[in-house]
Amino acid sequence: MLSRPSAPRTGRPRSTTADAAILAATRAALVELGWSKLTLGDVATRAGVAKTTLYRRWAGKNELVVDAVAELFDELELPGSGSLAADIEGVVLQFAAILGRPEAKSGLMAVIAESTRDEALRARIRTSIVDRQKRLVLEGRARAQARGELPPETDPEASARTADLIFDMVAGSVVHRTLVSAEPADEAWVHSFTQLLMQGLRATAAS
Amino acid sequence: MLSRPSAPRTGRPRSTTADAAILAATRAALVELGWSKLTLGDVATRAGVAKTTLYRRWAGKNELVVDAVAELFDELELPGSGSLAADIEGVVLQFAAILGRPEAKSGLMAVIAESTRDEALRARIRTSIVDRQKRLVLEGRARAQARGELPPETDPEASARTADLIFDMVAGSVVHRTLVSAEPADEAWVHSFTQLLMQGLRATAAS
Amino acid sequence: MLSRPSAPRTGRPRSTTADAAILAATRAALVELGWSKLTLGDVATRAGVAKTTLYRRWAGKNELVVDAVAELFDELELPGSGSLAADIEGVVLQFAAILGRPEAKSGLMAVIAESTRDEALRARIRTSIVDRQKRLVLEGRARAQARGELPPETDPEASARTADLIFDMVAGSVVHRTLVSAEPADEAWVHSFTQLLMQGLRATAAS
Amino acid sequence: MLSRPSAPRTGRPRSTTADAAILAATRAALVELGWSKLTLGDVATRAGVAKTTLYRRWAGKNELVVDAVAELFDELELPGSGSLAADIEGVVLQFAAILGRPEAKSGLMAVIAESTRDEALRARIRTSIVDRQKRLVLEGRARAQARGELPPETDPEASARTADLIFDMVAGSVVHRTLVSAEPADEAWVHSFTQLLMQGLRATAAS
DNA sequence: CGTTAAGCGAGACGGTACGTCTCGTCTTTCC
DNA sequence: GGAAAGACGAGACGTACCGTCTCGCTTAACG
Repeated sequence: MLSRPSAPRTGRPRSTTADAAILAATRAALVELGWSKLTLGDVATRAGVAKTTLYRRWAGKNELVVDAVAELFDELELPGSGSLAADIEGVVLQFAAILGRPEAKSGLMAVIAESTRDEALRARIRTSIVDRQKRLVLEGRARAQARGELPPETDPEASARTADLIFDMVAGSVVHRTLVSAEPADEAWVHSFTQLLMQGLRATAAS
Repeated sequence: MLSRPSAPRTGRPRSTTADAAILAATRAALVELGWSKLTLGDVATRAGVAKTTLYRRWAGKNELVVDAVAELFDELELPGSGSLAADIEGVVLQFAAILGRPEAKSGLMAVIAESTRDEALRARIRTSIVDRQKRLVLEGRARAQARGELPPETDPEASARTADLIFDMVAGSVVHRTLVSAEPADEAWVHSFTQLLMQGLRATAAS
Repeated sequence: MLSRPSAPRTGRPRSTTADAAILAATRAALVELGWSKLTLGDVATRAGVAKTTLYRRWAGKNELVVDAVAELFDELELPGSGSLAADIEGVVLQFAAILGRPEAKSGLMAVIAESTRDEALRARIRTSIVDRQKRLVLEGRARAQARGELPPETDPEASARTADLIFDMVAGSVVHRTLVSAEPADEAWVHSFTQLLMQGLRATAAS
Repeated sequence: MLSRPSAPRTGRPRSTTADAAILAATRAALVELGWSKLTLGDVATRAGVAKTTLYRRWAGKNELVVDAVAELFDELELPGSGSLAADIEGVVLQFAAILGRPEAKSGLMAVIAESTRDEALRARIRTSIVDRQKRLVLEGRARAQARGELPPETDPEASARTADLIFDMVAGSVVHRTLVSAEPADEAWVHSFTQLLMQGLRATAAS
């Protein structure tokens, strides 16, 4: 009846502070060294922890970095500004700010690259990062519909498809602007982007 | 008009066939092993070449992979279909097809991740991949303007900004759909995406 | 009376069998390949040990070979034959027999050559090989003096000088005969050599 | 009219100065780097010569070093001092002086070590160095016999054996003193050594 | 309140790849 | 055809991390 069937009853319990220390050390190492020069031995040393402790909790570098990076995106939130355009602009700016931090840059793209050859890793990324933030799209649209800015959904499947499309466009465009074009996703750019997206949404919704 | 002004006159010249063999071997290794398990020693062996030959021509794994991946994108071309929407759909489908190949997936994201900590690498990516393909946006727009689908440009700076924005949106969205969401950028998705983008472009151009 | 005062208390202890296996593998490699073609990677493989284990215990090829060769000379012993001449002949024959073995030949001269440019290596050779065998000279002389074959020492400094001289002459002559002249240090040669040396010792002692 | 019967008639003749430059460069490299860190590429550079030129004239590092070192010993000569003891002391001092030079130390022992596994190299050493200097023993003995210090030879075979023995003792002892014991073969040591050797020779000759 | 069992630090272990160095050969052009 | 120049295939170098494996200690829950 227990939710965790393999709960260990005996033995010394795992240190409760170690996890946070390790994730923080991982982010610090990402900032200093970047993903490819980050080593688990170094992370362990920074966290004041033995390498074995680290391997007991994460399968490897990729899983560790996913968890370390995922925490960064949890601070995203809808501004609740009263208009869809402003909501989008607000979230995109927050997203761009996070992507500007070196621990996010370095780590996120690397684990995405790794995930192209590791199905379990891709699933972990979706669970920990992507799906968790997709709430912003859903909530933003719901508010816009409540305000009458967008028509209500009729087909739930089409609704999900559109949400996914918007999420891919928003996240993808900002990432590309920031990491590939390597130009700042500043207010001017975010405004242009939002304008184009909004016009498209409105026109599409109208048809 | 010499491409290499400082051509050495003496000594044995570099093998002219080795470069192509090495880049092909790199792509083969990317397919089989992915970026993180690709080793330069293995690439050299596959190419039938000594490791020193490889290091004589590329500074490291990143530079090599950039060159190997860049060649993949050179096959992109505008369909010349007669309408902007069809042109966009055509190019996006081609782009998605290339991104679906494992050598592109694995290599491209990895070098972008690496480039977040290596300015020279980022420049190489821009030169070899990004700027080279930006031609598609420029040419597509020019054709659309010639056909009267889009108004002619007045401000050259705004024109460049818009081209960059569109490029970031197209490339970023397809990459995100393919690699992060890990869902196929098939005809249905490409059509929805193109519709949204086109509506936005038309509405923006109208205002 | 602990030999290593700073014994580490923590961590996995070093394998106790590895040292002997490595030294034996080193001697086997010396026999097969000689010093200049001996590689540490090959020694590690022969010993069933990782290269890192080898480097953790020895600074390099030279130190390793010194230790491997030093063990060979530990089997030397005074015959206790009852006369100085017979003792000398006995030891010289044993020494020549060891020097005839390829692992000794190849290794000993090479590390001596290397030691001309490495003070620490020279010290290691003296400690591990030279000084350790000088006991034979001292003990042989002491026995001869006890038997009345040689007069007792009066000046301790002159005594040490003479012991060094004899050691250089014995070791040097046998090495030169064996390795440079490359002729066997057989019984006939050893007998002639011993005669000449004995005559010189007696005459010098008499004066 | 050419002195060399197989003189090449066509093409560019070999540079006559290159050989001397290469041997000098070899000695300079021995002084700076020692045998084990000396590389043929470096020697070629120092001599202002291409690596191919070097390989055209010597089979490898060992042969080159033998030739470079052999020249050093050609300056040895009998002092012609009028007594056997003084002749021996004189030659031994000269020999010790040469062995004290780093290019001799480093090179000589190394090629001897190499020669333990290379019959052709050993022959080259004997021809170029050992046998060439054995003249000193023969000439010194002949002069001593002419002066009546030593009895004339009767058995030519025994005569050769004794000359070899003395050569091994002289060369071996000085080498061991200098390189293994690493103490200076100064006048005091040479005097003691010569005394011991002379006494032995006289006593042996008398019996 | 002592047993027990997992967690912990430390660090050695067998591996693998790194990027560099030197080898001895080969292939150019110049003389 | 010799020489300088330098690229070539080969392979060892010594280092850095990998992920695993002892070790000798905590440190808590259970009995």
